[in-house]
Amino acid sequence: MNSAYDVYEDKCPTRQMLERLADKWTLLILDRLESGPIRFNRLRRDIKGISQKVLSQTLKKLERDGLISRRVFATVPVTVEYDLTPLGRTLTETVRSLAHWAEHHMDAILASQSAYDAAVL
Amino acid sequence: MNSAYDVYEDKCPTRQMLERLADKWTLLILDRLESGPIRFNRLRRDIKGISQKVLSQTLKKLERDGLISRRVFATVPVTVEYDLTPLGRTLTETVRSLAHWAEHHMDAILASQSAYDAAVL
DNA sequence: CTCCTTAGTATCTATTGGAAACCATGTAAC
DNA sequence: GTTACATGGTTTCCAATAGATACTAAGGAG
Repeated sequence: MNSAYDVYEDKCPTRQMLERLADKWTLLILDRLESGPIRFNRLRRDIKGISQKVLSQTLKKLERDGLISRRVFATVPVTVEYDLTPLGRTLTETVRSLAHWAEHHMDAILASQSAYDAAVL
Repeated sequence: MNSAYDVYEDKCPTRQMLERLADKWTLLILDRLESGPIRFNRLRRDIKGISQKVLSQTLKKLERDGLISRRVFATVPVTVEYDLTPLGRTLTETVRSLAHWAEHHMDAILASQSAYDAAVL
């Protein structure tokens, strides 16, 4: 294994990559892509609250990093399909558990927040 | 399981929580805490590039969410120790794999980026 | 002719992230 | 005694980013 890479180092390229992954939209997109190829607007509707600009930017970066693929179909109107690459698939388990961890522990988190806020008063 | 929570929903509290987790500093902090309690400045030195302000803010939020604990020792100068809570420990496996995924796939990512950039020209 | 769809881009503003300076306290060195 | 450094922060400021909104082009439906 290449020990030249270390996420704790400031200028290591892995830092940039971690920054890309450590993004709520990136995680939701990768999680949503797990079940197969999806079109742009379908993604936009499924991931409630994401803007077109941010979705477009995020997809472009993920494509550049080789995590997702982009296929254009000459339909009318044009259709664009996004899918996970094999490299992207190596992340699905991790992404899934991170993206859904909150759903399973939200009650405990909310309780902790209430207790913390009460103590601060 | 509480099906009222859904990270794909815009106003679901899990979204806020995902946003907290999906942060490079949060991930690095949680990963660093895995091996036991650590003081503030030790964290700051280990996680290269983090500012005091951001470290302080992030730790405070994680404490409020119940993922880490904060203990103050009346030494001179004062010592503050941060540690994972049992709730925080439920995340360690996931955090570790996400934080270190880049280290194991960086070569493939860099190759993909080069190919992408060459194609755009 | 108008509205809807597709997948984006362009523009503008509000929020945030990060760099640096500052704070109080006490100990050790000069 | 006073300068320097350690602790764990907070405050201030500016640049970069995130998000909301409007716009593009090309065609189908009503």
